[in-house]
Amino acid sequence: MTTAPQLDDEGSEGPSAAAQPRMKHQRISEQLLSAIETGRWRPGDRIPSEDRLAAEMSASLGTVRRALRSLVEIGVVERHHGRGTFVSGARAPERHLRHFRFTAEGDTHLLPVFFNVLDVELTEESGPWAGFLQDPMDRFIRIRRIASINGEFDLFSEIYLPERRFGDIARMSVAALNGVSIRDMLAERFNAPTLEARQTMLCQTLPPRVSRLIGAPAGQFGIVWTVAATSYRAAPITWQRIFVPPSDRVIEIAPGSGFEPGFPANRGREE
Amino acid sequence: MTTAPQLDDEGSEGPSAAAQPRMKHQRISEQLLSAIETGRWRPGDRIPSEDRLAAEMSASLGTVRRALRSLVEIGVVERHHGRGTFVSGARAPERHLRHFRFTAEGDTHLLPVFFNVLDVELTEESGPWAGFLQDPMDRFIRIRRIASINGEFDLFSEIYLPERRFGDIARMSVAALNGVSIRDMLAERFNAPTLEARQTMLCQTLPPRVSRLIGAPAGQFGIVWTVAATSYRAAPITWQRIFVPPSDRVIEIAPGSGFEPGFPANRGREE
DNA sequence: CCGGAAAACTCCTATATAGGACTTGACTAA
DNA sequence: TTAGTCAAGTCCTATATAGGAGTTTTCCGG
Repeated sequence: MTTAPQLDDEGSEGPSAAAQPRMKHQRISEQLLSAIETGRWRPGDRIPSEDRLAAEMSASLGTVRRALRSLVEIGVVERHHGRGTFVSGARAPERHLRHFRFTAEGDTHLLPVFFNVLDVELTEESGPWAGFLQDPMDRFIRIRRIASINGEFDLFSEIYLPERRFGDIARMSVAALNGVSIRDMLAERFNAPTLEARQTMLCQTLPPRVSRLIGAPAGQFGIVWTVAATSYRAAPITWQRIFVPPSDRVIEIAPGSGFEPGFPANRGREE
Repeated sequence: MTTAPQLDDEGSEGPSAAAQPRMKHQRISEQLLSAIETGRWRPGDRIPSEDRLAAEMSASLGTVRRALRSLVEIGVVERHHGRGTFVSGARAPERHLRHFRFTAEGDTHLLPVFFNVLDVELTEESGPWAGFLQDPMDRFIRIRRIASINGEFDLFSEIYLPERRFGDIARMSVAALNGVSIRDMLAERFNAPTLEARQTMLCQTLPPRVSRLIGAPAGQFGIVWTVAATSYRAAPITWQRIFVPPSDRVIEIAPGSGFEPGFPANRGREE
């Protein structure tokens, strides 16, 4: 079926481009990444075998294997002994997120999370997200949600996306977004899986609008947690702020096993 | 009540036993790790070259390189083109910690942290640390400290260590521990660098003793943050609980560049 | 049609080799 | 003495090859 992208000469270099990587295995993984990024190979697809790639790219097996290894490391592909190399689905890249999961204190059992969408709006409001998302028109989609964990515990989340790239989401109904994982949707429908995220945290009084929404007393303290997520080639895709009021739920930083509040935690897989 | 000091998976013949790794490169990195772990090669030492190792281990260059690569990945050694392979010093493994650093909100400038030791005590008190640290006598060293950031902002930290292994610390004076990084000391003087850490977080009212110590009003909320750190072969070395009161300081999760409150943040290196 | 063996395909480990690039230290010539 | 060159040591990239192990497909005998 599909063939590998040609390892063409270095001349086709755009102005925005980072200079062509010096090393051959870098050029190869660059080529493969481009093919995935542009949707030529989509999540779940099997890409050509080592042998074919080596032949088509005029490289040795070792070099191709090295290129593939680096794609595995950033969570773009998965390899399976005897089966092949596959473009990662939505769930795989989470392994590389330093995200969080919720458990009862002193327990390791995960708790399910469900998100209710309050509204979806286009906004030109400026804020920390503007500097990060870099939308050329400075128009952003804002989705506000409230999450309940076991029905007892609430948190409030605002997520911003650049309108330029994800404008279709602004035209979706609240009902269509209810309960879905934004991150999954971006990966599956927009070819924008979250590969990295920078995160910050602090303890502050919750803004009145937030404490009102989640039914906390005015002036309540809470954790204010931001997540700035990037996809292929460090392209910014979402900026999110989450307000977590006091609770007995433990937020566990989950190295190597990706959970975040956006996912019903109990459908996660262990590894 | 407490179990034997033995790591069950090592001595017994159970199915989980990591007896002899099947693959040659694993056996080699295992062997090299043992040499480092036992102090045969110490931090800063240069270990034999690829060629020598290959000859001594009766392996090919590629296999030795692969074994070394896995040691680089877990932060045990560093390699330098043209110079050699060196056992990592105290600072290197931090790269693999998903720890935190403090900045002013909206800023990326790091803030220095200084720890004042309150007391160092031997305790048989039980708590979450007991299950984690697995000291055969259930005797733990507890170090309590207060940190100030730029002199303005305080947090409180309790760190527990197994007495069996780190008993010498219990006999150190408060003055000798003041301002030093426990983590550095463990790495440099006890051959116990922190390689991994599991962390949890929640927002709760601070215990009265804590809010009293840091001069916060009674019933103040704050972040309660725990760090369970392990060294070579996942051996547990410290269990730490940190109480962070509300503040404008942002706690930044620092993937790939390790900072934690125990280190004066401004002497960190960027990469 | 079914079951099972064989073949084809794929990724994995391991070896051997050649040349390039960076660092260090010793040696030589001014 | 000093500056420059050279050689040795070390890690890095890349190639080629052999055999092993897991998975899927094909095909043949019943």
